[in-house]
Amino acid sequence: MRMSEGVEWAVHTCLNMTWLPGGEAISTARLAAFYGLPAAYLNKQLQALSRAGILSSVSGPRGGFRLARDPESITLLDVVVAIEGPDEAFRCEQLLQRGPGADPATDYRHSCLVSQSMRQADLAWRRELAARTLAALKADVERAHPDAPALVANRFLEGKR
Amino acid sequence: MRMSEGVEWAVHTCLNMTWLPGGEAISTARLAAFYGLPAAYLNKQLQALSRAGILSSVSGPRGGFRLARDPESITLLDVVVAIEGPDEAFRCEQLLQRGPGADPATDYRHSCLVSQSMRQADLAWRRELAARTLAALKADVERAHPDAPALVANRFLEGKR
DNA sequence: GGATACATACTCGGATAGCTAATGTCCGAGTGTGTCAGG
DNA sequence: CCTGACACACTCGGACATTAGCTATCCGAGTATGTATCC
Repeated sequence: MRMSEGVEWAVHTCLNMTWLPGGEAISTARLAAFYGLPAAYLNKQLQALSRAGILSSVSGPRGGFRLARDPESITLLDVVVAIEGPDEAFRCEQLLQRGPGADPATDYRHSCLVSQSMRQADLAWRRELAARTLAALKADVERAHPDAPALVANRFLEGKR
Repeated sequence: MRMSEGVEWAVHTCLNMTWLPGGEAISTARLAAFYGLPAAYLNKQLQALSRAGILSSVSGPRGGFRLARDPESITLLDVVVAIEGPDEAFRCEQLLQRGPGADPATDYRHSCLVSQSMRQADLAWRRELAARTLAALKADVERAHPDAPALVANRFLEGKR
């Protein structure tokens, strides 16, 4: 069980975006250059974030992406779901359906106690991620590294006409 | 992010084992037949459980697997870790190391706040799984389906000489 | 000088290869069982 | 009848194909910008 590397890229990229002037969009190429990432593949992740309503995209020159919502209303869960998809990690294949004494009419994804236990753990995981907003993360980073916002902003604005 | 299907097989199989007479081992073929699973592949999962000390294996005729510990001391986390491996889902690639202002001596897997948030969620997930023992699961199933233990035991003993 | 039409360059967006890891299968090493011969 | 050795069949264990999903890349559609031309 392994989470896509794109999640890490997406979270860090969204976080960096909170330190940029909100009005204008920033291109994939520039976002990718910040960490030396492959631009085309990062673009793929940003597309997913856009489809999820986390980012908004604008085409053409001076185009790119920007946060579509306030950082207060963007959680880590939102980002993870946007990249990884909504399905939970444990996918009940209804093994009980293939065993003896099975009832064809029963949906074992709900009634199976193993499935329930796994879902409970999954929910705990999601609860933690949902409790962590981009704004809170931003605030914590600024507390720990007060110079980070300026560093990020300067790096993005340099060479900009 | 998707958990291996082997986890579902492993949990249900271990659970079934709690309803069998503890003394003797039961072969992979018989365990697989219970749910119509491919025996060789299930064997692979049982090997992993054996390496993790959850099952003990015995070769030769009358051989097979049996629970190596009391169901009270086997948690869902133990089974998941045995199959999926000990690594957490989110693997920090230390993106910050490749950005501006990085300190080559810093281990960002610990200091990066994104990584910390992800780890916190992962720990919540593990906590839930660790709190769920095989014995508790067994008891809940017996409460909901009082005839399940006999059903399982009969199915496994039938055709046995 | 101002407005308009146009060419241009830049951006996202989805369609297309490459690669790692999970899935599924196979055969060999080891071992307890049952049998058969001998005493 | 009892003992011992032996052949056998059954089991785990790891090595070998196959498939699905993540990773990476490329090219086309669309658009705002800047320019040149015309009024």
